[in-house]
Amino acid sequence: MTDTATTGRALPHPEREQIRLESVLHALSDPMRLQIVCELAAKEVELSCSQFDLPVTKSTSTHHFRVLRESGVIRQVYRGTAKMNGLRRDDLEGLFPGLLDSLLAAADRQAARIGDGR
Amino acid sequence: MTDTATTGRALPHPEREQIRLESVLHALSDPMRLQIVCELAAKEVELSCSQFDLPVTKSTSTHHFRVLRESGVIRQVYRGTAKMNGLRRDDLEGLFPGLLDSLLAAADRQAARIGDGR
DNA sequence: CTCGTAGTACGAGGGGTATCGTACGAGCCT
DNA sequence: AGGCTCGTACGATACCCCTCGTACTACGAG
Repeated sequence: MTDTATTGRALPHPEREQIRLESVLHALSDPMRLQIVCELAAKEVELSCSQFDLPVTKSTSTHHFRVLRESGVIRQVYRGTAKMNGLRRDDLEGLFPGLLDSLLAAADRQAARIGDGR
Repeated sequence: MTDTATTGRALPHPEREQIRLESVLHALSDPMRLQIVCELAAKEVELSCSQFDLPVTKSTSTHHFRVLRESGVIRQVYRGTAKMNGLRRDDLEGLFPGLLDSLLAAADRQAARIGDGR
């Protein structure tokens, strides 16, 4: 009915105060999840799970997105059959100022380093 | 012989270029290791393993220090029977500018938040 | 040399996790 | 309604990791 109708039931997210640094770091310590977060940050818009071209099956993909959500890194919302994913920039910035940007920059840097065969 | 004699055999460390962001994040995603790194950063000097008051046995302690070393977060050197630990600030800063400081600040912030019962 | 201290090596136990396959549910489109 | 697509749930498998205990090595002090 509304413009950006979010159908379906809601998904459990940790409150901002419940986000633990260790959990965030653990979530990002997996290459697959780090890549997801990088793409999400680069595109700057919410993306559905299926828009990521991950080299794993759907089940595994679901698993990784859940880890990211439960650690507080991303926010997930149903829109029709699609599940939209967005970075929790504000919450992370409020809790750990500058951390997300440093992490994204570090990931980009490493990707460039590897990409150039260095 | 030299002034700060480092006796014993050398320990394997990853070269700067071999340090992987994922490994660093994984190393720091353990509360015990994060605490170690925080203390190391706060003291600003090399510390022997036994100077940390960790709530685990010696074996476990050894394990955590090794993970930190092998991921490139710390540098370890024998000095007599003691093993001195130092943060690899320069290498990490060269690879991932600003990341270490953001991480340490985040850890401090979270510790303060928890310490104040918030 | 003997003893004590610092740390290691190795193996075991217990829990977590990354992956998959298959079967299922929830919305859209015709 | 029927079918399609997106994502979930569940179990299985294999691996990794935190922890410990015990036995061991390396170095320094007396």
